[in-house]
Amino acid sequence: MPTFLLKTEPGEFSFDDLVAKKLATWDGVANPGALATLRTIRKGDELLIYHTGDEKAIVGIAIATSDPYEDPKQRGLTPDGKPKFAVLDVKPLRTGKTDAHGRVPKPVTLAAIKADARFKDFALVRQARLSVMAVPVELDRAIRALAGP
DNA sequence: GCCAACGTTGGC
DNA sequence: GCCAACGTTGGC
Repeated sequence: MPTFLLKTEPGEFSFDDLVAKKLATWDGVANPGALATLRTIRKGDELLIYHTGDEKAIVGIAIATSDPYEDPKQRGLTPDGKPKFAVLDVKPLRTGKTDAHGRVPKPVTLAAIKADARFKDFALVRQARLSVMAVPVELDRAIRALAGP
């Protein structure tokens, strides 16, 4: 089961907001590359949630509770007439690496990831502006090891 | 606050 | 279809 990384600006929607809501629709993805990756996510895939801005760290784990579907709030079309925007339902996921609400004990910072040679080709490092990306399995393992406990 | 790295838009 | 100008994102 593939893992993905989703970025969010915590001032707009934070992992704590997701914990409070228990279930949320992950919307607002507009970048075509990010949308293309989002459309490959399937129900049951695990999602590493990253806070941009001041935090710059992976702070929690979530799970897709739906396949991607057309954004009901933004029904734009691509030039070839297909829905442009897709969204996804997500909820926090408790794992052996998280607390009861899906938060990781030790947020994995961008600085730590950049300092680790294993991540040198990771999209988080290579493409700062990409907001949805696949996480190769070995990097997923490395991130979860860094996240503790 | 700045700016690099994109992405988008519109005139041609 | 190209590309210059402009806008946006996110790290620094």
